[in-house]
Amino acid sequence: MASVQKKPDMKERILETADKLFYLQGIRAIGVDTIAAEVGISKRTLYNHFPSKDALISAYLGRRFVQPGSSDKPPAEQILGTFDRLERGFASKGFRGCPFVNAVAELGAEDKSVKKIAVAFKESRRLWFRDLLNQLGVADPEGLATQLALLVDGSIAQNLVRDDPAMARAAREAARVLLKNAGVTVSG
Amino acid sequence: MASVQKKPDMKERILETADKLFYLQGIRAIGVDTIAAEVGISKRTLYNHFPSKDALISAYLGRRFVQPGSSDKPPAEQILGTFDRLERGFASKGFRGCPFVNAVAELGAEDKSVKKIAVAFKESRRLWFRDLLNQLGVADPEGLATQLALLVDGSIAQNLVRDDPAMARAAREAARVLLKNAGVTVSG
DNA sequence: TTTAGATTACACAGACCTGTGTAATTGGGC
DNA sequence: GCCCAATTACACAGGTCTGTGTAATCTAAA
Repeated sequence: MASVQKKPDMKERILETADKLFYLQGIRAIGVDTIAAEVGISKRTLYNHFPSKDALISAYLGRRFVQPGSSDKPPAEQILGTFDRLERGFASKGFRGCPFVNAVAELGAEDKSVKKIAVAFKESRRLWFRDLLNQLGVADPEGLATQLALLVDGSIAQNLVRDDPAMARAAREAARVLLKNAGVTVSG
Repeated sequence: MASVQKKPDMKERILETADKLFYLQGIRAIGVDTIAAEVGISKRTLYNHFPSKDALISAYLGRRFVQPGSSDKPPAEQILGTFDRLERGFASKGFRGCPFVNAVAELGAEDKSVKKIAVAFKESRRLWFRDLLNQLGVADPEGLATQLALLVDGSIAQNLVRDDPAMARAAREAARVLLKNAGVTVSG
């Protein structure tokens, strides 16, 4: 056996590789030939699983769209924990910004479907913040949730160009101040 | 005379068009033929002024790099005014995120020179904030300047995907809270 | 062992891209 | 009127890209 034939779905194997390459090098920068070669399959097989590169891009973004999980930790801790996770992500070698923002940036304004999923992702995170803030009983959960979302995306964008995980700590500190101002006492 | 021959520098005319197309549609999405056609010149003329597309990209980003001007308005007003300008920018039809972040996103990690100018731009804005905060005598001008920069980039990224100028107002409100927390009293 | 479906190699069409070569043409300054 | 530099039209090389067509081969199940 010249090539290793593993069991997991071919579709999933393709998506894993597409994710890695699209995210690290850019959607426009990577051709389907490159993806097929990296998976170790023929281009024909790739096109047997995805009718077009656009379909592959959509599947890539869909796979990146993971709903934030629920936890029984204190809400304030969950909120600040978001920035701790960000910091760890920034420190890891493979971090290269928000895949949704990047996709919108490189695919242009005309691509409605990509923008749609990007908006849905941003909104889902904002709502996750809002629900936690509701549990904390703050005065304006909607507004504060938006502000926290800004800090998340700001630190991601800054880190994309600066490669400096300290951006996450700065965002966390700002979030702590915003929470305190809303009457939420935070330990860490 | 079939085509209109205006006086201003050909180089500048090319750059204006390249700016518009690169920014609105993406650097990778626009070819030099498209730019030359839009300017109304031959591709050969374009290459007589810029040795390569890369040089054109660099010139495009260099032209976007405008140092924030100095003003004699009160520092706190200048800081918050940044977000008012952002809001007006977001509301204008041609807004499509930060050209430097977008360029880093689509040109990939390997492009050192693009990343360099992007970092310089981000840092220049952060230093502009820091100097104003120094005038205000806050305790930690460096840290607070970073946090304000995060809010700026966060609102830009959010607006890129959401097309909602309210993101700038949210960032402004968050900035106001951060300033207040640092002992700066703000009217508006 | 037979069979059906997945996968392969490989060529190719058609489009687009960057960059160059070249000879003709324009237009402003002397 | 003449000259020189800029600009033009246009073809082309060489590369990349997406997507398809086809016939051979492999593999796992019946």
